[in-house]
Amino acid sequence: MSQAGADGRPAPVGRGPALRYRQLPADLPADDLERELLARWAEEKLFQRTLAANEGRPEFVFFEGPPTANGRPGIHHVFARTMKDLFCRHRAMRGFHVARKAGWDTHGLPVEIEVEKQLGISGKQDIERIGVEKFNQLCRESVFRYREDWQRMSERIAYWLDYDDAYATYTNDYVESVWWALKTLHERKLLYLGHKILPYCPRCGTSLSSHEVAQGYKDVSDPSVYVALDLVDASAAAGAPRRRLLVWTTTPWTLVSNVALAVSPSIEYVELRKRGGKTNETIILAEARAAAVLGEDYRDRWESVATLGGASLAGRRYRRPLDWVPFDEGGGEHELIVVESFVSAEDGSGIVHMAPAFGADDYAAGQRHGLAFLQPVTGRGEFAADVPVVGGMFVKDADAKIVDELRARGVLWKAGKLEHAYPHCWRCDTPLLYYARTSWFIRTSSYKDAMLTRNARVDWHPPEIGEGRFGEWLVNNIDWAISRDRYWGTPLPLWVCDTDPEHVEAIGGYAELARRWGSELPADFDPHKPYIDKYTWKCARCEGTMTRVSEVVDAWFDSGSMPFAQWHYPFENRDMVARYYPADFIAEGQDQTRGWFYSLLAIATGLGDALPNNLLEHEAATNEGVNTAPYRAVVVNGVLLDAKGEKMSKRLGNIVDPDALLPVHGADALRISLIAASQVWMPRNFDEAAIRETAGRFLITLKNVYSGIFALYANFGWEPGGGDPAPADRPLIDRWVLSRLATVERDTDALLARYESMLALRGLMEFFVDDVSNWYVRLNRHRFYDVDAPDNRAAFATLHEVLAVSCRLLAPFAPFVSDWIHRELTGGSVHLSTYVRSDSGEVDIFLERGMESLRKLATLGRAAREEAGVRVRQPLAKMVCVVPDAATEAVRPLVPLLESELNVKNVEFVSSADTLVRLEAKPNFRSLGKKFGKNTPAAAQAVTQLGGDALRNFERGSPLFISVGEESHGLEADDLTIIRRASGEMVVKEEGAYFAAIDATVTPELRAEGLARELVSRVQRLRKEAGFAVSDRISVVVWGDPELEGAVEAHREWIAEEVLARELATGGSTSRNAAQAVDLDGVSAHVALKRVG
RNA sequence: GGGCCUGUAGCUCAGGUGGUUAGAGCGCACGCCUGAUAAGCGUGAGGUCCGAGGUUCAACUCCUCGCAGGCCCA
Repeated sequence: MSQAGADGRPAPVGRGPALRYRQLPADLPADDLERELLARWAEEKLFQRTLAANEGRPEFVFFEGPPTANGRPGIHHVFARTMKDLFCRHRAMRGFHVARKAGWDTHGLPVEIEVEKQLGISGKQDIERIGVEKFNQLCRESVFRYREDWQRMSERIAYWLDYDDAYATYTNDYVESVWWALKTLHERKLLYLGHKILPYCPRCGTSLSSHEVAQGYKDVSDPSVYVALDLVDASAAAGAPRRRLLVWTTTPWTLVSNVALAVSPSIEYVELRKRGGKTNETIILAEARAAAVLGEDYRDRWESVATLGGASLAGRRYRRPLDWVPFDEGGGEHELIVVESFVSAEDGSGIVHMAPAFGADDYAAGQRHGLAFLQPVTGRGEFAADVPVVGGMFVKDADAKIVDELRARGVLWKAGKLEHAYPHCWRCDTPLLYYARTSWFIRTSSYKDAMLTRNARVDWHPPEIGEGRFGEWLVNNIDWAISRDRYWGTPLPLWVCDTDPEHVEAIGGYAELARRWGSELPADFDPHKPYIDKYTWKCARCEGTMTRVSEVVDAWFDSGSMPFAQWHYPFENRDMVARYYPADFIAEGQDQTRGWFYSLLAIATGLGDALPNNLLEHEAATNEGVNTAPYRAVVVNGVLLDAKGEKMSKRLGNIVDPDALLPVHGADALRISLIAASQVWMPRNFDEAAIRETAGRFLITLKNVYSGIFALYANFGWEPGGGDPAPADRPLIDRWVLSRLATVERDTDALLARYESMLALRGLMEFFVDDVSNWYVRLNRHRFYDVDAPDNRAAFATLHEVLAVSCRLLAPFAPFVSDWIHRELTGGSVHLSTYVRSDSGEVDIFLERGMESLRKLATLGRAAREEAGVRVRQPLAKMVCVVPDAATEAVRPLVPLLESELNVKNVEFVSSADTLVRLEAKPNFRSLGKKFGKNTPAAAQAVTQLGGDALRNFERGSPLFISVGEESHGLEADDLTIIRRASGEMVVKEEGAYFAAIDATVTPELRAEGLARELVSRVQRLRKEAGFAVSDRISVVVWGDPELEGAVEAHREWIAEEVLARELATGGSTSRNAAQAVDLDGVSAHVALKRVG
């Protein structure tokens, strides 16, 4: 047949010197394979070709959420990018045109901080000293540096993006589009100047972002002060009781700015009078807090005068504790009790002191109720000099004096200390103040309902993020503070008159700027600070000068503008936005819920019909152009923790660097393990060892089946062609695996269409390992050893199809190895093929079910053999099986597989009529429950006790009744499962309705046959050890135990054929080559062999 | 403090419109195979489905309250 190759295996006889199918060695490092393919893809411009192939077909629109280029990418970015790539690839293979424009988020505080670190400076004063021009230049350069790292990582993991046409948020074009959006919002009266409470470091003179604040919580001891404030009742008669409200605070210094009290609508308040007290005085507080504030035994000392709902206190007046800061005329309501839902009865008195200048809740309540705004504190955290008593003092230091003053005024109820976590500046350790700052806002709360409507149409994965985390948050939407008092960002395009700040002008583009300014912009125009601030002009409405406000725009506004700004809309590419808006799909991490997911929605909703395809139904005259959110479907991936469940952070040094992982495992394995590990939105612990466990094993199996079975033997002369039997003419097991293939193809595609990546991949891997490798290939290995027989051609054709289609299904998950193998099999790239075959072949459910039953019997049979202590190589005469009636017909044609798998001569099925079968009934609770309700357990018990005759009759159609107490119901087929239990002298294993009984009797004939098999096995091993080629002919002599010699005589022909022996002799000689003492199942003998001819 | 999520075998995780005996991989034990071999296969042991109440004929699944962890927001 062939000559031996250098490795002892036969050499292939393919056309010419090249192998028809290249081997894929299991030990070839994945890194080498993947880099080889990356080079090939680049050379072929494969990504561009996949796009061109679907040009003109329906669009599947994807938005790339731009990564912030302020640091090197980590493993969690690999995860997010894998998800994006996965679904884009699937849709592309599904025939959609999937444009994938890359993008970079390049502005904002993270970039500034990175540059500050690099310069070894900290704080705004330092930046001003260096100069904004230079600082911003460094920011721009910093962004470039990290872009390269990102691009390299993305390409290495096969995240296909169009980097040549990437957008970057700092470019002039991008900034201009953002300006247009801001101007559009301004025209729609959605932009205004207001206050926002921000955590603020008085020493550094700057606000801190939330992640900075989160780093600085420390446990400190603060005052815990209760004051009692008089309820003011103008209509009360003289001599009416003095009624006082108990109010709690841990920041006494804010009492100076107190303008209101808040109560809860859902808390019961109680009015108490001191028992035996001489004065006509009462106090009011939450009933639930009375014991905590007044002592557990307060009822002994206080009597209840009345209970009050929070609502009944609303609108009442009280007297503030300190009157140092005067109220302006018309400056808003003050000393008013309001109702607020944030008030809780968890701590304090259930009555909350409000200082709108110093708390976010307070501020929001101030807005809702039109409260006065008292701000006696300077930017340095000190009381203004003209404030009595504490003027000029740092606010926290003023607490003690203020408590003294309260005591002196008789409003102090009690003062203590409280240990709690309070935020401090992470740079200088100064306690932070929540401090009102002016800021520009987008009036998002005015179109909250529209955002909710749009959000309701989004297909969220998982849904609870859309409904819960995001949706709930939208319900409580507050206006978006978009200005930042920083340097590196899109400059806020608002010019304000220095004479009358009401004269505000928004500039929506560079041409407009030039018109206002009065001449052409320079060729090297840069809209960034500090250059932009030089552009001023005379106010159109008065004699003043229009000067740009100093702030830049929140970088989230930049990224949320990408749907149109990436195209420089509306200045260019109107057609592109019409084509690529909105997105069909986006995917980002959970941390983007309130980041990009929100900024996209808030901006798009605010812009409304200024964007194409962006109207809600009721706004649009026709259904054309009606759309939802800027994205139709979102896949949210969860956070990645380290192997121990700790958050990855630079501080802990447990960040996993993809650059260290990829060369070891390869991108395919990494991608597979990330997708298959768990549902994408679950937080997961990243364990490097798990990559090998899950992905590695699967990939090795794939390579082994391709290289070790298919390629190795197909190279002896098989190739797809007319000589292959049609699928319908192939053996049953081939038809079975092709049916499974079609089922898996259909399921995988449908799951990916629903963004169920984990289920899709797990199903695919399970199919390949279990059905293809462990069953189809294992049972059919012999058919691959010789290409010529028609059955064997069928096997090659079948496996070829299975492998090629599996590669296609796998391509979105593991784009490298799937492409490598697919090219070998078909000559074409997997990425240019279609995900689902146009003719997927027949799914034969009957056959699949039958095989399932058969494999169950095989498992039981093996277990029975093991229990009987008879190894599989020892043939046995008989196995008796029982399967549920419904499965019998499906299993029967497959029985030869079972006989050979279990090495038994004869598999029999027993039916109800057989005497060695006992019938038993198992109740089906689900259906019995419907009939018997409460009596279900008793009915089930009665079913269990039904006798064999009754069941046999029931099977033949006789009615069967069950009575429980007064109730009697006829049974139907669904109500019970009839089980056949084999009996007799056999080893029985059972599972559910399946039984397998093995007759473990080893007759002398079976014993001889078993020994013959043992011998064959041993000779094969000796051949290999002796270094013979697979095709070498040999001569064999066996001597020793007469039982063995007898077995050899009895099976001489078969043995000789199996081991390719020209001679097979028994007895005698001791002078042979390679003679070896062997023990065959307890029989000792000698075997000698030598190569002949 | 609030919102959302999670808690299932030693580990990593599936699953379940409430219904007979809750699954997989890894690990472990035992065994097989040796023509996929720096591979492969089988069999088995292993679970109060976080806890406590409740609804129900029936709860791992639904409800309530806890406990623990995570994320986001204060």
